[in-house]
Formats: sequence, structure tokens, C-alpha cells
Amino acid sequence: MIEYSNQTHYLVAVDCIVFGFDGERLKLLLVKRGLEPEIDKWSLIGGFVSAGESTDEAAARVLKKNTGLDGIYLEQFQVYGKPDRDPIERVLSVAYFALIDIHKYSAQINADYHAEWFPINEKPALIFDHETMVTDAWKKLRYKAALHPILFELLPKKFTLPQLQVLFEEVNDMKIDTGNFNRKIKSTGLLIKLEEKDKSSSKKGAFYFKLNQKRYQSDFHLVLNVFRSSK
Amino acid sequence: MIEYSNQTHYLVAVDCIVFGFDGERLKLLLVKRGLEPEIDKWSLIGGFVSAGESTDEAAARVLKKNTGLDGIYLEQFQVYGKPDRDPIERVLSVAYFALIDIHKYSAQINADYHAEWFPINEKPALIFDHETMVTDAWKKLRYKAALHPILFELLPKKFTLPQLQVLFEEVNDMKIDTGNFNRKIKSTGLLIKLEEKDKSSSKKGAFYFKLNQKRYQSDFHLVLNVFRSSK
DNA sequence: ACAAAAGTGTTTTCTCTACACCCATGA
DNA sequence: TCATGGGTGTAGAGAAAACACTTTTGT
Repeated sequence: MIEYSNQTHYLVAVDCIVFGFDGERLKLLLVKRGLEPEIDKWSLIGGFVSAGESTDEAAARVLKKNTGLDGIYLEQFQVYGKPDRDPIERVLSVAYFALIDIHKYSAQINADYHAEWFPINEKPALIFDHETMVTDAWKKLRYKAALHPILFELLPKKFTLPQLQVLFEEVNDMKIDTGNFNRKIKSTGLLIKLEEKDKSSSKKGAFYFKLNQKRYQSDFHLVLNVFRSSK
Repeated sequence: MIEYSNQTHYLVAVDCIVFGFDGERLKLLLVKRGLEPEIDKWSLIGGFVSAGESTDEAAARVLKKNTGLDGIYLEQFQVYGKPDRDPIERVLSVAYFALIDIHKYSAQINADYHAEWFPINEKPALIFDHETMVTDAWKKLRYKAALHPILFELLPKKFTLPQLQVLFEEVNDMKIDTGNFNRKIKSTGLLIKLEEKDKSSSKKGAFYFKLNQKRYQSDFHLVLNVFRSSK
């Protein structure tokens, strides 16, 4: 096989920053690293890119392999390419952030794999430059969520407006006015109101909503701007 | 040297989508490829990542080497990682978009290097997946420019409001109302009005402005929203 | 009946849009 | 003096923010 001469080849990895939301706090999925160096230290879910797959495919495969999760929202957001970021040899890492419904998968994750959820502000020390990746991914998540309705990926199929509001408040680290929030969300036309109520957190109960998938697909670019508010 | 065993290594390249603006049209800087395969075909400015440098450094180096340009706005935006995107062997490409003041550098580029500016809608066929990269980069540029004041990078030190407006219109492919545009731009506090006027395009002449560098640095996140308008 | 959460209405404030208008100047 | 592009002013529509108020229901 012909090659480009005299050029150095590198390992290429993918690392996934997996976000989840348990109804109260934004969480991060971490695993104990399975190979040297830094074996058994906490790490992002990652792996090397294999010969036949694209980086996107590698990220999906690695997620699936480490957690059993499939069909997850994945978005490539940054390459970490400093020469010395891995002490063994040069490895470039393509970082992805992933959004999953924590309830749907948490049992499975804990039973079959050695992954664990951490509140994003109480995570353990991470290997290499993974802390930087998390910081960058969170920033990117805020940025993206401010403009596009991606946070629904973090919620169950059925969810209530108060739940949604808590999620927005958590991600953006601010209080939001309920009245304005409800009006804004409803005006997007992204939600379909269900008959059923969630009575777990109040006497009155809050109506469940589900995503209007059609609109969600077509209006993905839509600008939300559910910010500024209260105080 | 210790290595991770049994993993495939790849070549890693950087490719720069270089945007320029001549006062009328958005342009793209292309070079004739200097190596096989596809030698002498039009290509983005790119090169392989060397052992001691980060991808960001590689992009800056490659830009400098191919054009003489230094200190240019460069932003990594996407990895192109399909296994077969290069026919010779697997090469991952980290794509960057660059914004430069076309006037400052155009003479130099044409004289010393074999790079050429093309209006973005009249570019020649490009090698590999470079057309896709250009499309993606342009989309990213629009997206980013809609929110952040990066377009100033495309203008000379001194520029007029009408020039700025044409640039916004060109990038976003829409007409903008002059009154509203001026008001909005001025309200950002990013511009400093100069004494001098540009009389080249009207009898009355338009005042030159320069960037308030301090504010530009600190308010980089600032949301512009100079859109919707006219008709 | 009352506490507590869900959800609605309403006022005030601000911003955006459209467009009319004035300005400066060379031909 | 008039044509041309530069630049300002302003009324009306619409959206955002603040917050008061109503609804529901378990205890």
C-alpha cells in the first residue's frame, strides 16, 4: 500500500462526556479506566478509533460498549491535540458530548458495567486532560442549550413543565420565572400535553407533556432564549 | 518507548478554510495541491501535523507557511474522520476556519505563494471532501457571526459602517435595514468613530471606525442579532 | 381550612421593525 | 440644484420581565 512518506502517524481516540439529569441535578457518567497507565482511575468513556470506522462511529461504538446505550444524542465538539496529553505516546482525542435519559439507563449501567453517575460539581479527579474536556463540554452544552432545544434529550419521554424548568435552571445555573418559562416553552409548539398527571411532587399534580417529534426534528435550529429572569 | 499495543495509528492533517472579504464579496483562499495524489488540483490550505506540535499550532504553521500570514483568527470547528476520505491511506483532518483582512495580505499571497482568492460561489472543484468542509465552514461562520462579533476580523483596521453592513449582508445572504443596523452596531460599544472619512464610494463620504479592542476582547461572547430586517 | 405546588393573567418596560426624513457633496 | 449614498428620528408592534393572582388537592 502506498503511503505518504516521512509523516508521523498517531493514535486517535474518542472521549465521550456523557450528561444525565435525575430531576434535580446535572450529572456526569464516568468509568474506571481499564488499562495502564492510570488504570482504575476515573475517566471519561473513551476508546481508540478502529481502522474501518469513522470517528462518529467510534464514539457511538464506545458508548454502546461501555454502557449498553444506543441511539444516543452525540455531538462532536472539540479535538484535543497537544503532543503530550497522554504520557505513553501521542494520542489525539476527538471529544463528543452525549445527552441521555438517566432514568431509562441507570439500572443497566450500574449492573452490567462499571460506570457511575456523579453530580457535575462533585466529580472525582480525572485522568489526563479529561477535566478540561468536562469543563469545555459543559460550557458547550450551556451554549448550545441556550439556542437549541437539546435538553429534551436528557428527559424521559414523559415529563412535566416544572421538571423541565429545573433542568434549565440547573444547566444554566440560574433561577427562571415560572410564568415566563411556561409561556415561552408552550409558544414553541414543541410540546404535546398529555392527560396524565405526575403527582409525585405536589398535591395538585403537574401535567405530563411529550415532545412533538415532528416539530422537534424540523425546528432543531430554533432559538429558545429561555434566559434572563427572576431577580 | 512504550506504546499502546495493537492499535492502528493514523496520519492527522489540518485543513484551513480561509475567508476573506474584498468589500463586495465573501472569498475563499485556495492553493494548488503540491503532492500526489491530485497534484495541481485546487485544495484548501493544509498539511500534516508534526510530532512536536498541537493541532492548533499545526494549523497556524501551515497557514503561515502557505501564505505568509501570521496572527490570524483561527477556530477549530470539525474533524473529518471517515476511513476512506483520502485514497492513499487513512488521514484524519482537523478543519479550521480562518478570517483574514484580504487587503492587508492579498499582494503578498499572490506574489510569494500560489494561493488564489475565489468568490465563495465561484470556486473551482476541490479535492477529497474539501467541498464539504467549505460548506460546513460557511455554515459555521454564519452561525457564529450571528452571535459574536467575529466578522471584524475580515475588515481592515479602519472601516465604515456601510462596508460593515455589506459584509453582514454578504455573509448572511440578506438585506439589512441601514438605520437599524447602525443603531445596533453602535449600541454594542465595539466601535470608535474616527475623524477621517472614506470618500471612495460616495460624495458625502462615510466616517471610518476602528474596533475598540478592549471591549472586543472582553465582550467576545456578546450576542449580536443584527438579523431579520427589510422586507 | 390551609399549605404548597401548578399554572394563568396583567402591567410595565424595553426592543425591534419599518420607514420617513435630513445631511453633505460632487457633478 | 439635483442625484446619491450616509446617517438620524420615530411611531407602532411585539416580546420580556416582574409579580400578583387563581387553581387543585392532600392533610
